[in-house]
Amino acid sequence: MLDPKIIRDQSDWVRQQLTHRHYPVQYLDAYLNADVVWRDRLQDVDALKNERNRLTPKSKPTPEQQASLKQLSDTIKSKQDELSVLEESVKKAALLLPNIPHESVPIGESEDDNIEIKRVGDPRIFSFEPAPHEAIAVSRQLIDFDSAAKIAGSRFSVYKGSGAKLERALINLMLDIHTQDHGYTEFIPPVVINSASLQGTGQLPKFEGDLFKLEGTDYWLSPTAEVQLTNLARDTIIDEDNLPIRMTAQTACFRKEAGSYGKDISGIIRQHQFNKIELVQLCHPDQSMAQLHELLGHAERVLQVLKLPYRVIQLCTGDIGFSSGITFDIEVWFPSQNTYREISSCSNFFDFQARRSMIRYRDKLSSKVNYLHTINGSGLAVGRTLAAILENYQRDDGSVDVPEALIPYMKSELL
RNA sequence: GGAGAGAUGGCUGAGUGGCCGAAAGCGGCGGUUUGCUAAACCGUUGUACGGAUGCAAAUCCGUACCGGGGGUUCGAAUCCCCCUCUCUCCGCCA
Repeated sequence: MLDPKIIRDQSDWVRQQLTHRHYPVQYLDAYLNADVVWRDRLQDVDALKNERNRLTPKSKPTPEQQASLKQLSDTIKSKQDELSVLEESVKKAALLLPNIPHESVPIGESEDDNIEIKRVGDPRIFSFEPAPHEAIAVSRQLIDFDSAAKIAGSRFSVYKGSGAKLERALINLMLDIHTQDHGYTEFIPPVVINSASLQGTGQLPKFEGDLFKLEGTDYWLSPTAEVQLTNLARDTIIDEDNLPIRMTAQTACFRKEAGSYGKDISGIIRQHQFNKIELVQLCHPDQSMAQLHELLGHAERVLQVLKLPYRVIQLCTGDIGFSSGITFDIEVWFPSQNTYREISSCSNFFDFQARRSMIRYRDKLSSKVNYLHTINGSGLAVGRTLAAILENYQRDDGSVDVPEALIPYMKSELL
């Protein structure tokens, strides 16, 4: 949710910023028009209510007073009904407005205009043709795609034996890094969540089609623990002294991946269910940009520990997500595809989610409340990390070296 | 699944039709006292939305808000209905 005052007072600027992210501007105009009408009527109704409050006596009124007040009340009631409809439409329109990109975000049309910030680690030179991760996973009996298709469907996977253990080892390694070295508190939240939570972080109402819904209920399967962790703070006021609040969770994430037909159909890059370690921070507004870069470093650290080559890119205005004000993606090297693939996305939402979710902090000096900033990132997507390990650590005999950092968790050196 | 109790401000907790935006306490903020800290004492302290003034910090005006929604009434935290959630007991169960 954007600050209504900014939309009104600087509508031309807002219009331009939203154009940069290909936002259909007629939605903004719809909002502005609804807002004007609503405020106009609001003043009328408030004036009538004021009259009623002034005229209503403190004790039992005369019959004549009662009669005229009754008439006034009835008038208010019907005008209030009209006003409520208008207010509802303003709120609905406001929920469809995306975040305004931060001024430092490069203007661009699509992912082709994203900017590479840096590359870390040199891709290994192979003396043989590197196999794709799914071939390795199948031949080493780490993942059983056929069984997954049988018990669920396509875009699911069954991890087995060392494959399941590797997934678990990665989860433990990542959570240990973030809780022990980076100061995050670990959570295990529900993966079944309600629509208020999804509206709070911005998945609803606009992206209903990307989500699994439990039939006949208000329950959904969470697409990311960002939703659960951020909503832990919904409708709360946090003392400034307690900021930043750092939360992490490993959860299964569920996405319909509608509209991605033909994309990444083999392997575990794009699944309906996948594990992800999420990092969420609640920040003081003055600190959020610095914290975002720190959080990005927390995610990078996992790849450094695993000695996987990666790069960091900054998303352009045409590619950042609906709720995000600025996003950096981390992409890990996939030798079989000769390319980097997304493994983490780190964003600053500024006060966008905090406004939707009513997450505020109390300023120490003024003791006023104000919206805080939310930032989050993956740290990391577990399945994609596992896939990257299979590819980057494969040997010419088809086996896979266990990365040094995982040996204590795996208690073996070879897959 | 059955029976009962409850939901009030940052927190605890009074309040059964008008004197209630709401007692009291805690916490917060300001002050007095003090070498400093603590204690004590005094004062102050809700949020959202709209409007006005101001460069702004802010100030003033209005409206609403006692879990959510609807109803009764001239007037609702208070009475009625529906929903959600929490707690207790019973049943069932990983």
